[in-house]
Amino acid sequence: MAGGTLPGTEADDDAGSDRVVFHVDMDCFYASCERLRRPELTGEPLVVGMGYEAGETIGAVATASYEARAFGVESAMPISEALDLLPRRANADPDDPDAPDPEEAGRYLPVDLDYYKEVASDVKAVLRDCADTLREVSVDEAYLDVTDRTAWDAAGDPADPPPSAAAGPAEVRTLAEGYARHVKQRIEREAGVPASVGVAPNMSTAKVASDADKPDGLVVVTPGEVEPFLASLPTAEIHGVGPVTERTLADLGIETAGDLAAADPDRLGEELGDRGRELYRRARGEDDREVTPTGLPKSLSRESSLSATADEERKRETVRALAADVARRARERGCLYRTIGIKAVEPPYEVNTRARSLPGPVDDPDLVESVALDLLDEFAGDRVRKLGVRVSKLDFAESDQATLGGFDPGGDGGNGAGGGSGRSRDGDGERNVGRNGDGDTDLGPRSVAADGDGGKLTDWVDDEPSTGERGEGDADDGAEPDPRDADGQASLGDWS
DNA sequence: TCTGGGGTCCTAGGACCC
DNA sequence: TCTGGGGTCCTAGGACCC
Repeated sequence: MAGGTLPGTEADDDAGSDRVVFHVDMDCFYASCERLRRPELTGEPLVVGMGYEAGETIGAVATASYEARAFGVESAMPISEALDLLPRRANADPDDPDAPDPEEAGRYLPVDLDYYKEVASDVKAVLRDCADTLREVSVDEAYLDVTDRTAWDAAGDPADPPPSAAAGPAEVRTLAEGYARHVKQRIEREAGVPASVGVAPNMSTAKVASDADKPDGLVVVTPGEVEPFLASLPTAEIHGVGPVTERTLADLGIETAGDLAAADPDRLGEELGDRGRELYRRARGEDDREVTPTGLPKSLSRESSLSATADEERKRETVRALAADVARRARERGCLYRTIGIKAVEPPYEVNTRARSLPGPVDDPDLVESVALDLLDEFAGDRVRKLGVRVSKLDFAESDQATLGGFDPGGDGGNGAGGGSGRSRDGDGERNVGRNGDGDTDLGPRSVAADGDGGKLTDWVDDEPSTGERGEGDADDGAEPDPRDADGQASLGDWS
């Protein structure tokens, strides 16, 4: 649909355009949470740092309050740099002539994710109550489909609703706007933290809208306004356009969403593949993705930075700890995994990943460790600045199945060969097959092997099984944090 | 400032099978 | 022996997001 579609006709042509989607985005969520429990921090520059501990200078900015942003502090910025811009208030000793001016200093706090999750659960309770469908994107962000709860009709005289609110120039108030205001107020009242809300006929536009007037924003883009609303925005505002794509587009002379919407989609396809075509559609306000509930995770990982080291024991010790943690989390969540991988980042920032798939899904911490260490061997002698461990090809089937299907009926006492603590769903090939959802439909040699006798899991592992995981790239990338966002939302769990 | 940690999805190329 | 096209599944890396 091109820009000038008429309200009445468009809805008839395209059922999707009648949807009402909210994107709810918490403002400076971590900072807001800290202020919720420490109201005296309100109004002060506040920086919440991850990997940061009180008094330290390491770590990165997870969230900076707007007061701190006024000093130039941004998300993803190293704490050390933030401290240059905004000294720690504790250092503002009035008796010390060299100490910073208390008026020019801020508070620094470490991330307390558990607490933020508690607050987030209050927010989510409100959202669940207000939405037909809720998709939680992260701890501080969600999409709501509220089509059945509200409408694009103009608010006001219910006896005489105009055919569509999209008809009017921006000033027509819609029922959707009123409902969004209600949701926003409930969040504030019931969770105690502020949110920005974007309202639009689809997800990608709602996402942009929630960002358009932060903090405490409410931006409504009616079906007829979508393309003009997007047109003037820089391409980077479009969800899915990062620094690399932004540059590629700029090289094509495409600077704004309007440029993108007017570009040749075939050309975009040539340059950027399917993503190019998808971005073209988003720039035109065409996005028919349904709001679907958040699914189960596809991978679990843990990583940590080290000061660059080639010390083998240090590396191995780190990997052991990461492996144990990942395995523990997997078990807590009741999931098995079929692929185990590591990440090794070499200075300056070369990201390497290695992964190995098992014949069948397991829950076996010792195996995670041994495979991870084995994969690490490839980097023996190399200096690394960061290490990570990851499990993927997750399988969330009921754990009783895992136990029942365990591969040691009457065997070695409930344990897999990997080291005793494992469970595997592999004892029963039929279960294993076709369960991984990815078209794994044959009973290949690996499954046969897996069935044979449960105690031999590690046998294939050491054999470098030829099976593997499909389509699971490594998560991370070397992309630098992205500071260009005015909102300071480069990365990290929070931004806004 | 040397770049934090958790994810998702996509693509390229190779092995292997029919 | 070569040709060869289609398909699956794998690993590794890249881009992006919060």
